[in-house]
Amino acid sequence: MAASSDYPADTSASSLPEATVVRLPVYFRGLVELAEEGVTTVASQQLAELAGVNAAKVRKDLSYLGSYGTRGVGYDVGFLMLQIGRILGGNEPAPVVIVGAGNLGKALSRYDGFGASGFPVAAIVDADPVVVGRKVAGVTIRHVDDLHEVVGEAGCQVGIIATPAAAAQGAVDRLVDAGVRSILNFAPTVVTVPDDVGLRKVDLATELHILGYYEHRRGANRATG
Amino acid sequence: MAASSDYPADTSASSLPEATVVRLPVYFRGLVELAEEGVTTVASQQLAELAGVNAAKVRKDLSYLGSYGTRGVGYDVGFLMLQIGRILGGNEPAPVVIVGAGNLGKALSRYDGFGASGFPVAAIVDADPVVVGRKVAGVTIRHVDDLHEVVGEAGCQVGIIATPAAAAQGAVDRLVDAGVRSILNFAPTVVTVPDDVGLRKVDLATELHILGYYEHRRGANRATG
DNA sequence: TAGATTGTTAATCGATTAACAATC
DNA sequence: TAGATTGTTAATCGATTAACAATC
Repeated sequence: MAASSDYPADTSASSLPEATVVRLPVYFRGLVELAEEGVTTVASQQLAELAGVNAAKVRKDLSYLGSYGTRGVGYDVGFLMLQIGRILGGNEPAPVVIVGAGNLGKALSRYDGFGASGFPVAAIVDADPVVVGRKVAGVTIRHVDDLHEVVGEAGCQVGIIATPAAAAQGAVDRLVDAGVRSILNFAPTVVTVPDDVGLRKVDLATELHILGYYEHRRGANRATG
Repeated sequence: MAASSDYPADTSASSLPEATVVRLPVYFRGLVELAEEGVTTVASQQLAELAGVNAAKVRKDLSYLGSYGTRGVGYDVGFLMLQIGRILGGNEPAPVVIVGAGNLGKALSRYDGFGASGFPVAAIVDADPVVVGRKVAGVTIRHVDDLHEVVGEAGCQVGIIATPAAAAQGAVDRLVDAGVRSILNFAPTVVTVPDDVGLRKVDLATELHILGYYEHRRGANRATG
């Protein structure tokens, strides 16, 4: 279990608790806000309020990264940003591939938000030979059959599904095969991925259906309570 | 605690475990697949494979809905679809409002996928007076200052943030105030919502950063293991 | 009946939280 | 020192899982 990388191994190579990983970006955002205001030190209580959690959770989460706080004082904002930033991918850009060059696919390709978050759209693929070769936002559309190759060339780590529902599962299978680590599915269907550790997936259709449950329950509560 | 609705109260008014609610749409999708193939009965083991979980979890989850299975036989596909569908919002359309009528906002408005999932785009708002009054996909753009009113009129239950990063938190605050139950944030920033029960939020920026963690860790594992 | 499969129990695991000793 | 705040402990809670009695 000897570490060979050039920074402490425990925080990057070993697993942080899943629930902690999910909250790190939220802390990061709060720290960015503080840094913009010129604040240099933050207590767990303050950071907790910014993140919408309680202080005990903040301290517990941060303790997994190491003992970076100072008792009686708090945490150094800049240093903590550096540590969390390093853990969350080292701030290196993680290229994105978009599957499907219809209206949505093209719009997402042109959307600056991904690039601004450090996730540039590096590739677009489509099944229609007619659109293959065209350019969208400076990126040439390739054929979906070449997805594995395209992902390898561009080093894509995120796949975005912007296909019709019927093509979504096939696109997911190819993305998984090609080695992406995260999938965002816009198609109006739920797709499944192998039960591999670390592959993260968000189905818009699932999110929307879960909402349906809450809305339904709220209605029932109104009716009965 | 007497129920006054016209179906058994326990499954709709009382809370199902959060983890179960998250899986219900996945089961639903598997059942749809089976129904399309003409299959009328399914065992927990089969449904588990379709959903990518284990059979014990399927049985436990379904047991919260009631004793709808038959020992030695399995579950009736159609009946189970009906029950889960009813719990997940009763299959009634849940209108969506899009905040921001830029390239992304317009593309999402035109995207058929939301409507196909039962979540039609019912309203679009923007801060720019120049675009207010224009139509996108049959929906007239309204001013963001009228968001509360717009949400009330259209009965919007989902808000989609398609604004620049700087405007995202303000849009979220207004959506929460207006009473939507779910927020999907495309802006390249993390936003916070009050810690109310049931309000569901997905930050694309957070999802992408979490991916960064997994990718980073995978790199570390490759290097050290 | 014999075989199959559910529904439930109980053990286990991971996440949350309050409390407080350590310590700046 | 006195006050403040971390880092950690231990209790609690919810979710997962294997096992199996119930029963079709």
